[in-house]
Amino acid sequence: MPRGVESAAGPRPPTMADVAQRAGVSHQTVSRVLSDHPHVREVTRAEVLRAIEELGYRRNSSARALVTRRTLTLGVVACHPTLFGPASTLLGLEEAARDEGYMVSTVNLRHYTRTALSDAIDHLRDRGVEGIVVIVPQREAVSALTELKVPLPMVTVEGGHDLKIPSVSVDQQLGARLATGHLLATGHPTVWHVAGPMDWLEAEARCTGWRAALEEAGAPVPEPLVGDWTPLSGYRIGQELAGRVAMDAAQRRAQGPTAVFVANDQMALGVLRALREAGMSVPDDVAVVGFDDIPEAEFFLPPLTTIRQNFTAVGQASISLLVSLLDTQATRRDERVVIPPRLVIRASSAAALR
Amino acid sequence: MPRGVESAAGPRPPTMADVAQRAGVSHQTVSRVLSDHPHVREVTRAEVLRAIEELGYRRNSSARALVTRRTLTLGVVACHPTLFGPASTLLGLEEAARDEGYMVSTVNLRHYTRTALSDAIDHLRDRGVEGIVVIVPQREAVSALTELKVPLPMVTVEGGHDLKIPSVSVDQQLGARLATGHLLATGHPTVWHVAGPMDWLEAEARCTGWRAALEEAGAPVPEPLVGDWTPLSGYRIGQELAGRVAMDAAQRRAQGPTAVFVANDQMALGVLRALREAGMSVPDDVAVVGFDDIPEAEFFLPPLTTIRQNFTAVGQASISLLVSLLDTQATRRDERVVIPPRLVIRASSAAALR
DNA sequence: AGAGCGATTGTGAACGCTAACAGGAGGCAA
DNA sequence: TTGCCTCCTGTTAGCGTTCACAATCGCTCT
Repeated sequence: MPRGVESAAGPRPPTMADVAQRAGVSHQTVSRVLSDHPHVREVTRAEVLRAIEELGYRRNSSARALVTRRTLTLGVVACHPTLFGPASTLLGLEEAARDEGYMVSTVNLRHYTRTALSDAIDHLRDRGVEGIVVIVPQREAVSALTELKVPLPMVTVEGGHDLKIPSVSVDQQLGARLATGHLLATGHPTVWHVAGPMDWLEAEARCTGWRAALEEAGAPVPEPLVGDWTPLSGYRIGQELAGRVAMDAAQRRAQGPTAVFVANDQMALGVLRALREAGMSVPDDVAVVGFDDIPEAEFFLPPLTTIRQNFTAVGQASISLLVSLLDTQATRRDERVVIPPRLVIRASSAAALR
Repeated sequence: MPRGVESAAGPRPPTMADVAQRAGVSHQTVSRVLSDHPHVREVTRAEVLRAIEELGYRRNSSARALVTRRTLTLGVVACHPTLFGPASTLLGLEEAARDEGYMVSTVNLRHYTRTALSDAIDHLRDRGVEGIVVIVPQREAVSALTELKVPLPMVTVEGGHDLKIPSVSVDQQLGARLATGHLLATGHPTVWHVAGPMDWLEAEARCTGWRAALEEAGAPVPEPLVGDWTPLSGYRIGQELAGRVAMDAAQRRAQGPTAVFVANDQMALGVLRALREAGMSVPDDVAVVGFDDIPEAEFFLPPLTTIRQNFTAVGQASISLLVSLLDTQATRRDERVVIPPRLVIRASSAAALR
């Protein structure tokens, strides 16, 4: 049966041999043209290209991968991919990978569990990815990763530095110091902290940075209040804070919270609402600083001072790290990339900007 | 040179032949065990599985794809993947695909252009995806898609219904009618509209639904105000609206905007801020309804009445549609899935809830 | 003239898997 | 016993590439 006239599954896509025949050369010459080999006569090249064009030929990536042992595919495991941070990282990462000639396959986790992570990595490995970027910021996840002994180049994002796995992260402690320092510098005796869930490395690091900044400044360190990143948890904690302000004001004033550093913008939104509902003014009664700089932050009431993270840079760095691992054949290297965040001052912390 | 002792690139991963040898069977029997064929003796199966386990064997997906002509990979082209809607759709979509045994490769577009779309699809085709989901809601994109004549099963999300490409979408017009109807029902003489950019099908459909609802109710139809989905554009338009309220109040009262239907929650956030800055109360002076129900909406000041879209369902539906196309070998079928949105009433539109 | 070299092309053998077919063992009917 | 069917297993031939090697041509160099 002649090629292209298969009956069952319709005409098959043309192969290199088809192109070769049409161009009057061998399949190998076609391959050479496609791979930009030198030593192909210009006339021949043109002839081959014409045949390719006419047939609408495309190289079969599976056949190619089989013989070259390169799938040109990278895997990503991402947790909470609807949040602004992970989504932005994913975007930068995919673009960078594409620029490097790789395709990206993603597995999303709604919630982290050890088996979910393990299954996700299995799924990617089954499909032959050459390397994996893991964006799962729970501390537990990161240690699970080392135990999994994945024989593939791997990079973690926000994965902490105590591991034998290369990582890319924003300097969370620095961000927390910037936020806390800013509030101290504007005259507050101390700064309260609304933290994220403590099984997240980012939450832990922000808390550590906040505490360090206070201690260095000789300021008292209040008990941190722990939320779960959601606006709702911020709202509840905000109500509690408002209660303290009122109570302390009645009893021995000037001891209550006058400044709060919230570990992310969404919780900060909840805090803002709770404070306002309690009749408090931000920043006059209480100054608030968030973390992330989500697009909405500038339009909160009042606009939120926050710490901006360059998520795109994180994504790009994770790919360039992974690709370098691939190129050097090293399965793991102790490399870390740390990206500094920066403070964006808006009205929620500075009375002058109100 | 014996297998597994290659010098250059380290030991190669074991092959089916290695497993076969270790288990004392032929490679074909190994294949049969892996494919759950009947007619394999239980003892043999166990023996093979043990050998697989011991060697840590995994099937080579490229070799498999080469002979079966199935890559088990689906492609996604997504625009604006950091927005809550697209990100959620992506999440639901990937989970559904994984359940069906497919892997998902994504190409993100920061901004839509015809060539960017075309390149994205090329990139996916080069890697042998079996089908493509396109989440690019600009009208232009959708028509470009038909002209591209991609010989692959394809599904669009929010791609409109006038095309020969199957699509999944939320009933945007219904959403707009729900929002507008709700505002009319609470006693407002008419409803203003802050629209999204008019080259987006969703913006157009929401505008159409809003207009239809007004006309059916015999209410006057103000000129829609067009934004670009960002909080900033909402803020600017909000200032304009506030100006009108003030002006009309001075001149011939009761004619100015008392209710606004904003085409997405982010712009609504900007509108809320502008109104508040102008000294207006929401919902007393002006009622506001948004669209999307992003997680933050409940914590805006005041909490935002909005239209909730089930993005997860959209993602799932797009995969089940695409998979059914794959199974039936049909390259294109005129199928559409329409998912109804629902109204979530909060304080921004109902004085009683304030 | 013959050797030698670079440029250009072709030939054959993998890559690791599945599909198709062949074949042996055992059971049962004739 | 023979024949045939069912269960189980092995053998062979691709799938569409790339890689290693050989072959040819037209030169230049000795």
